[in-house]
Amino acid sequence: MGQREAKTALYEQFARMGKGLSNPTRLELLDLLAQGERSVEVLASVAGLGTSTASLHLQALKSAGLVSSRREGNFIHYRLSGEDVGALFSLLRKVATQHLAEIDRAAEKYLGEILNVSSMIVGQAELLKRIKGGEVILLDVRPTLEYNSGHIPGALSVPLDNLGTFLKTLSKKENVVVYCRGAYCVMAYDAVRILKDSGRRAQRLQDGMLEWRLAGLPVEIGAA
Amino acid sequence: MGQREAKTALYEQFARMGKGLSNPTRLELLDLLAQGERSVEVLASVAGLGTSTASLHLQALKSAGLVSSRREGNFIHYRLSGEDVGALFSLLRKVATQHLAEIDRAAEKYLGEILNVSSMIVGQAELLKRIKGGEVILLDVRPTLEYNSGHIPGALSVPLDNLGTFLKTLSKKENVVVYCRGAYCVMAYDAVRILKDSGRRAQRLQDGMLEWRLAGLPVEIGAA
DNA sequence: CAAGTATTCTCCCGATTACTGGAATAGAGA
DNA sequence: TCTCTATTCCAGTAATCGGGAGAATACTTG
Repeated sequence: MGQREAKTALYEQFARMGKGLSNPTRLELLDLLAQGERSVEVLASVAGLGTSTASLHLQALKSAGLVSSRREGNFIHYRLSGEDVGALFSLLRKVATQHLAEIDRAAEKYLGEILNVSSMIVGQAELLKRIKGGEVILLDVRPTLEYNSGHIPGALSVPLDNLGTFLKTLSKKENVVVYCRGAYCVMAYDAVRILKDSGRRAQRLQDGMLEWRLAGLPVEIGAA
Repeated sequence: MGQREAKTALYEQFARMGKGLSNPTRLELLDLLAQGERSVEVLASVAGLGTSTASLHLQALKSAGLVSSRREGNFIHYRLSGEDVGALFSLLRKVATQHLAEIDRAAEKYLGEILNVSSMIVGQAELLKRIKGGEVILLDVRPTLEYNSGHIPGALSVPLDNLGTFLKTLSKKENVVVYCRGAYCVMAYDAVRILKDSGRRAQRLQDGMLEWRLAGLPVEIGAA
């Protein structure tokens, strides 16, 4: 094989993975899968897709090497192919936030404001210490299923829908820190807004579960 | 703005960057730009493209936030938007090599054999010491222009085309290590083959200039 | 073991978007 | 004005997207 063809073939392979990352719906699916294994049906309903559409995108992701699947009875469970896929996804979002905001006003509107929302930037060891010491309450606002498949030690599971109820039992004096799927998960932003509207001191954890896990930090599994 | 729309808008922004990485031609251009600034004309000729095609792809990369441009007289020079873009590109190739080879025979043919070519895997500090001590000769087989814009300290510039001539002045007893643009640059493979055919002991440096620079290792600039 | 159910995949379509190469155009400098 | 570089315009071709209907698969039940 000539040098030219070998080179082209290589770039084509790499582009296959790029194609997997080139569609917003597929990125949303990846975001969900970064929280753990899911069946096609669940993914479709959470992302608001038809099953055939979800199935198609999942197959696209699979042939891009980004996800793998496993059959269990009627269900087919998809999951990320590896930790490195999560790392790639995370880096893509970080680089996009960095550089797209610079060149495009519309992008700045979405990406830029994320960077400007007050967020908890203390070190992770320090955070764990403060939770233990009762100085802050850490809320995981993801769905219960995702909380159970892995959360930050000491975090309380309060899905966004239950936040209103939870507020009634929460002293106004508590320092609250909220996190969800990843650095760009909008649920934490909503939660912080709701908490602040109710007069609490609330902050968003700068990163989410994805980045926490990628950093190799301790993860607690199962219900509280 | 509703939660759903905000989420969609975010994924759309991230997908813009994914689109930049979804085409083999664009990846080749990124690979070239990772070695330094280049004009449209040079990029087109090296990648074997028409200028209009190259221009179009470069604009796609620009609107994806991956590259920036600068005018100098008649020429417009493109460059990566930042170090992190190089890191993203590098990680994409690493993850693709890892996972695509597993699912596809055709991909394995190209990606898998790369992993199996004998390569120098000593630590970088150790490599620099051996070069200084004269135990190995390190060859940079990229075009002279790229060598001048940054190379590993102690490396000799021997563009692939000049390798035949260089061989005549090279003792058969030397240990030779070769590198080029990045871990997947085919020039180093060709060079190792040529060296071995001539009876030398030759290895490929596992990574190339891109990864070396990303690792924050010392870089020498200018002609030897 | 046959029928029924649930889940996912395949195949079809129309609409949209992406890619390429050639020709015309814009912009900078001599 | 003339030259050189890069961009834009404009085909034609190819690929992708999203949705719906039916097929395929594997459990479950009688």
